[in-house]
Amino acid sequence: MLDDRKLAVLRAIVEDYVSTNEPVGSKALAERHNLKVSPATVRNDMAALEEEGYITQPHTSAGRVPTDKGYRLFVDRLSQVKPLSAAERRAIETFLAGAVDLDDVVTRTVRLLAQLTRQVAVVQYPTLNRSTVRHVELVPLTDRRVMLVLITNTGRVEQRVVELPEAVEDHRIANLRAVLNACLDGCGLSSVPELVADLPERLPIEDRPAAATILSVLLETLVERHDEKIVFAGAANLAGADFATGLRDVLEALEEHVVLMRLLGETTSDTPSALTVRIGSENPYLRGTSVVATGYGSGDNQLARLGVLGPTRMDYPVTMGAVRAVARYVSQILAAS
Amino acid sequence: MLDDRKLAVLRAIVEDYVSTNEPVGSKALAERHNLKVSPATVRNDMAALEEEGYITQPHTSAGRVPTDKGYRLFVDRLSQVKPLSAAERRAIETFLAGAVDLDDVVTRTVRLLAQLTRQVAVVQYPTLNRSTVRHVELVPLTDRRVMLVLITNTGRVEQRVVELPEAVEDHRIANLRAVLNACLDGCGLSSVPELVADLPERLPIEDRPAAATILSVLLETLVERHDEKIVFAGAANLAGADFATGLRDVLEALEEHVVLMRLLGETTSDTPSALTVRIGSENPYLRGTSVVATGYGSGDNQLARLGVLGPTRMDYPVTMGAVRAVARYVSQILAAS
DNA sequence: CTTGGCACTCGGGAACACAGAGTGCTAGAC
DNA sequence: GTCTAGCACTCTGTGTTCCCGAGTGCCAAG
Repeated sequence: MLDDRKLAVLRAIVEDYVSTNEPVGSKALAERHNLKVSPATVRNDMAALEEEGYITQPHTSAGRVPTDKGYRLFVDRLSQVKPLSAAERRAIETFLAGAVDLDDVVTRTVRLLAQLTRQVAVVQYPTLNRSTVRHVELVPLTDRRVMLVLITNTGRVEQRVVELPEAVEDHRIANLRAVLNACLDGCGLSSVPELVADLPERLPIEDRPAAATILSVLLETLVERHDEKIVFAGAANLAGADFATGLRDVLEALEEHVVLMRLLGETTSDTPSALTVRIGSENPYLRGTSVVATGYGSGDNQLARLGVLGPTRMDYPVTMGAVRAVARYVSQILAAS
Repeated sequence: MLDDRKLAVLRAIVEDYVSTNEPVGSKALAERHNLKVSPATVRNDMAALEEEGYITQPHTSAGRVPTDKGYRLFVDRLSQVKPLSAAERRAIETFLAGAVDLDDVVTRTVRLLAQLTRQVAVVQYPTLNRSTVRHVELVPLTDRRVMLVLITNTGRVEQRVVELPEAVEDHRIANLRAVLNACLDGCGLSSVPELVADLPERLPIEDRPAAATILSVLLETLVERHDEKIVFAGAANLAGADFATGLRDVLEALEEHVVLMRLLGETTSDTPSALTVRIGSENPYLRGTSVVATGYGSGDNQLARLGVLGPTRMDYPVTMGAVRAVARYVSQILAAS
């Protein structure tokens, strides 16, 4: 059905269209890529490709433009991920190495990725899922309020102010803190709920109401912050591109964390570091855009996802190379800290 | 020079232009606002206003459009800040009241303001300047690394991992923590540097290298985070409007914290809660946009600034009302917590 | 000072022609 | 059977012209 030459034609169409942003015609194509055949032959192949739905023409007698299906074939079979230049790799390394804490790592990563790809970059904070508790701190504020601070091994810090149902003396808070840390230190966050389930019962009865309140806030924090936090950068790169769905929708999606999460997608458990490419209508919500994403994280724990979002007409090989490289470097950084 | 009627004409021009986004002509103006005079008279007044530089015409024989100078006069003398409706006030109150921590307060505030004004909202985090230390926590990670956590009375938490020059036993860390807290608890952040200046000398000599390292990181944190953190929301509202300077520049400015800070401006120390309006060319950097901002914060401490950024053609009375109201409510919330 | 009248200007839309790029098709060459 | 060359056809985009109408500035009269 599709012989090698037809595939070569499709590849050429995608490449030309991506670089020029204009429908590509048979003549220009035969010239620019030395296909060794005449424009007429290319036209025949194009007709076949259009028949199969890989390309389309905006109007009769204009050049051809790849369809989502065409891009899909290109990404799957016709292109190779393009590695970064040595200079780019060095730049990544030095830029990321300067980060001082987790917030900084994430901020730098997202900016870096935006700059590298000239698209909108999106980075999800490492989820608490596979993190472990490093320390729980209770700071008495007044006799009826304490600040709960949870520190994880990924360097993440969550804090909440807890209103107690009754006044509690400081030394009892200190005791509770000691019990909590003894119980939770080093444990995975996902196992926290069961670990603390019977904890109130092991306390003196007068401490139980306060403990229950604090624990409920703690559990709430774990659930809420589960995988909600996500940041983006490079919105300015949207200014040039034109989206099928309109710029406004894209900007709105970027500020809706829920939508953004769905776009980044789930990390498939079997091959967590694989690149995910969703093209145009394959995306939920924003069907005029493409998303290139991957999981990242330290060691074999895939903790979160990052990627870029751009117009369907995107340089996939370069984008995929940048996403993959950044994911690797940031994973290294996280593993080292 | 400018009698009452001319001012009324200017006001009418601004109002009409803001609502219709089309140059406003003498005839329509005389009809819509019952000025009791004929279009010809209005034309004479317009000629005078144009002579003075308050309005201009895009091309010969089109209607008139306010200049930056015209908007300035309108804001200063011809308009009144428009208070919010009762429903809006209730919505603000309930929305902000649900915030669980400082991050949440800021996030909710910026979103709220963006939604209310249909512009881009910008909120600076309360600076550490006038905050006080609530608690300093040192968590040993390994024998050569500790996590430094600084908690302020505004609910803000800063954390850093500190690499120690030599291995230090846990009980020494605990001792150092106790000393630090005894020294700093309740003190203003700005007084921290002098308070800790002689601290190493009061410690056993073997603890001094570690203490010095930790203190230098602590001081660094105070300086770096001084007033850097700033967030925005509502970029989608830019999609419709057109900017003299181009959408791209605006989006870029939003991601440059330094530029954003400059746009929000300084809180003038004498009247900190006054509304600042910068119109078009009055702005540094982004001269095609207007910024309405004000200081906010708890009590008489003006801690930070918030505001909105939009096209010069903006409904100033409504925007100013929303900014002022949100600043008041968020100040209340902060004071209460 | 205000008003009505009037000539003038200019932008924007409609109608139109046209060049150019691209196509599909068919007949001939390898 | 596959590729190529030629040719007629179909579009879009652009430039031109024309005209309408909104809006103006100016002037003379109330």
